[in-house]
Amino acid sequence: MSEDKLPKQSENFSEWYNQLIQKAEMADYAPVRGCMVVRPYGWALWENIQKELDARFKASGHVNAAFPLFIPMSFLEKEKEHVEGFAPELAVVTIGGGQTLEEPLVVRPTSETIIGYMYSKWVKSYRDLPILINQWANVVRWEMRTRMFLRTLEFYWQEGHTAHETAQEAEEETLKILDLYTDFAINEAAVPVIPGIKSDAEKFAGAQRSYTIEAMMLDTKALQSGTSHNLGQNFAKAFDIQYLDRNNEQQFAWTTSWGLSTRFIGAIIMTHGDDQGLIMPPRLAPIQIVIVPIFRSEQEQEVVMTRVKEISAQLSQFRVKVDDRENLTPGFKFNDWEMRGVPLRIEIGPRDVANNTVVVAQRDIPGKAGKLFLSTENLATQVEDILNKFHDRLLEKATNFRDSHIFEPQDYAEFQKIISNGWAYAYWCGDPTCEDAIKQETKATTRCRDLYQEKSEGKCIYCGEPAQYKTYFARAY
RNA sequence: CGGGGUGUAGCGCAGUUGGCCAGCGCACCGCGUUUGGGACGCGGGGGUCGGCGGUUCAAGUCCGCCCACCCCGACCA
Repeated sequence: MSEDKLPKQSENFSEWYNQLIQKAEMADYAPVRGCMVVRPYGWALWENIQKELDARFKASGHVNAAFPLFIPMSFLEKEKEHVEGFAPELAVVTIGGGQTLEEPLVVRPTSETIIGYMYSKWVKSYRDLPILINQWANVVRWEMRTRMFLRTLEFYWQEGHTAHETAQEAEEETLKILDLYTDFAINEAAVPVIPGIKSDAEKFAGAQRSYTIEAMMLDTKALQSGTSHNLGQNFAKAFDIQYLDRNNEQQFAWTTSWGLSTRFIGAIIMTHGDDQGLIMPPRLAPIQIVIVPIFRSEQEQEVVMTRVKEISAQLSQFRVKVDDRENLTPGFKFNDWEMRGVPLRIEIGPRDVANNTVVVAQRDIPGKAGKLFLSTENLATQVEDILNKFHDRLLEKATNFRDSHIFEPQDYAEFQKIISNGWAYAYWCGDPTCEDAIKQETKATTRCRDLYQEKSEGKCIYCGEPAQYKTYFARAY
């Protein structure tokens, strides 16, 4: 609703991001430091993300449940790496109902512990496995530096927690979910992600192996956009999740956990947005089509609005918004909805009514070049096709951007040079010492080793020792 | 938690060496004219000047302390 222009991405990407979120009414700052209010337009996007993911979870045999917000402090302490990883960022409740609590309660930063406790009660036999449960929840992590959607004290996510009979099943589950996330990111959000495995230093606290989908933002920084962890038997041992196997012997279960959060909204914003504002991927867009009626007189208004209603009814399979605000000019509305990233805008004026046509403007192609003049006949079919092509263009554009900013430096000097303007795909020997040195010297961390990479012979970009795999290095959010 | 910065209307800001009634733009409300790429006129509403204390005849302005937020580092989905 503001006339103020956004900063350009190229001038100040960070300000562009912050201001856009406010102006587009995605979220607002809450009175508590580091907390955000997700406004209806932002939440609608999250709901569409939820809908798509939830359908995929259910189709692959998972069910939803809800576990408590409060976790006894002692639970966190049962898994050594887990507590070490999370202790610095816990919010702890020590008083309830005016009384000091006997045992402090942690506001969940993630739910492996309390769910592990429950699973130990529920699992007795190999017949009780697998357990495939997901929950949609909010969690709290007391972060030092926060940013809207990317890192807030409280955020919303889904966390899946599964328990299995064998190590192999757990690994299969972990990879199945990684694949599910990848499919969602690419086919719903048009965010090209790289699925891969995390280094030991970057893996989840308490996990045996962590997998990730990594996305490149338009400032070339990396964003970890979803994670899937194979927890091995770490949590099963900490919480005593045991079952009698087919040979009547006690075994520890194998567990996994995986999550995707409202951070993904940040990924969408920073993957597709431009100087004009947001560009919503059509399959997740809260509003897919906005109709802007144009008229001068009351007589014209009546004729135009009648047609607008007809068109709106024709397009009922899409998420359509009619902008009938009377105090604003069409020009203002055009800019307003472009800033909010609505994929298609349909303009209907007296001329269109007379000709049985509509003007369709496509958000990702600026100016007149993106305008289509369509017959009102079979409009829904035409629009469906246009939205599918829109998705394909977004994906292609984002993929091209990413690929043109991934470099394969031949030596460390080159590595240092390119890392401020892209990712490095380079051999790494696997030694955490090299990883840490690179981080200290360049601020770049290992993002992942892509999943299906073949072994090859090379030299570590840092120490020059033999290395078998290349790893993505980047500065990350 | 270290370094830097900012607090005056919803947002962005001005306010001189302390001085009369705390102002401007945008947004908001009313009326009228407008409306195919960010309209205009007229009229209006909205403030314990971040908080507490001090100096002074007089503090948005000077001094002290505190608080909050933002940016840069260490930590992170």
